[in-house]
Amino acid sequence: MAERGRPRSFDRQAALERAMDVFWERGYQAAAMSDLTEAMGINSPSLYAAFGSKEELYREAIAHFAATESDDILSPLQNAPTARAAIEGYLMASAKTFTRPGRPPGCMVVLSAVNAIGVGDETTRILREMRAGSVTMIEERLRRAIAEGELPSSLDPHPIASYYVTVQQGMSIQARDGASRQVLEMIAQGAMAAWDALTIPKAA
Amino acid sequence: MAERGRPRSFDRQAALERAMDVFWERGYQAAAMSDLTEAMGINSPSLYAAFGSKEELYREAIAHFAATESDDILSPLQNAPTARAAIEGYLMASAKTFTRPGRPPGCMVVLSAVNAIGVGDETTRILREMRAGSVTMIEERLRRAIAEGELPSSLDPHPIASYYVTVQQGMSIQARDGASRQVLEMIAQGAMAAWDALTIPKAA
DNA sequence: TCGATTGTGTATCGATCGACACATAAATGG
DNA sequence: CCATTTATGTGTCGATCGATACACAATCGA
Repeated sequence: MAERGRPRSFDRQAALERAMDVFWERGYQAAAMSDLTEAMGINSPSLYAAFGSKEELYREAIAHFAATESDDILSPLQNAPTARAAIEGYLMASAKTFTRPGRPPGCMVVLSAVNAIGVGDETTRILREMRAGSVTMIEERLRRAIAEGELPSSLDPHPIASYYVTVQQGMSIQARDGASRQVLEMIAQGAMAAWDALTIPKAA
Repeated sequence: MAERGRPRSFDRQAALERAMDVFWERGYQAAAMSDLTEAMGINSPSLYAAFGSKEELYREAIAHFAATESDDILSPLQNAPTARAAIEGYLMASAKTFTRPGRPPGCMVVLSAVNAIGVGDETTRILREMRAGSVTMIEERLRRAIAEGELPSSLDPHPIASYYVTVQQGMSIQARDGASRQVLEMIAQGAMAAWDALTIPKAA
């Protein structure tokens, strides 16, 4: 059962995290192989032996991002007691994680391949599905709230979910422009100001 | 007064517009000189003679963008009769211009240099000022509304302006992911749902 | 100990990047 | 006409891109 051949001399997971930081900060295209190998502390052939190619490394990096950073943002959607608290928690957690000291500002899934040039079609599809997945998760939380009687059954969850995800994606841009956690939290509160108007059935 | 030397054989303004399209669609880095010269219908030395460098061409392109596309978005802020109509018009105009057929989706100022790598510091500063300029313009419109008695004087314009600009920047991301004008308009309406809660002084 | 297998470091590949040298073409003023 | 000035097209520059060839090192099973 033991591994054959010469053992790898570096920590694959640690190297992946360093690569994630580079992709996160610079974006896919601007992250040169030399940037990656320098940050990972390995030579180019070791990178290719362990990860296959720059694009495969990038895919592993966004998967690792989703499993760590992204999870912090989405967990309020599952755990908060009400739909309103869930979405507020989602935005407030975004404000926090988008401005973590020592980490690139904003969301890697949103910012690291905006123009989708140079990255393969399959990777582009994965990124789009991850972004669309946030909308789906919020929709489901809203549907649950409808089923539980918190929100009226006449509500259409989709536009509400799209709206809040749009705000959250805009917060990534703001974070890149230097917005602090406090500023992002103010923006999140601004977005939550729409809650009652969006969820209480109109007389019209 | 006539021009000396051999006259330029191409329309400089038309070439600039083609270059703008390339930068807008692909982003600054991914726009290769070969992409630009092909779209502009000229050879590399002609580009350098007329525009100086890739980055100077890019600066002219974003200036041209601001003078045309961007103006369509910001004009409601000046012309609408009320602050609410101004901001609603700003978002609705964004929904329209972000999905114009035959043009790249979303806003060039927001999308074409997200990671700000490879582009010079001065150009980065210009882009950030353009983005921040939207916040300032909305703030001023809100202040005008306060002065005119439309909005209460206790209102703080800055967080409201930041909030709406954040929504608009998120709409650029949504447009890049294929959102239609109708979807973006729904999102804009979602953002406007916060208006009363943001502008009517709270009892608290 | 030895063949098989796998990882590492050096050095470099062809392709492409942004930018330009140079000779020529096309306009001007005199 | 000619000297000057500016633009164009061909060709190519050094640098860097992502990706490997190759020889050697380090582990395995037998």
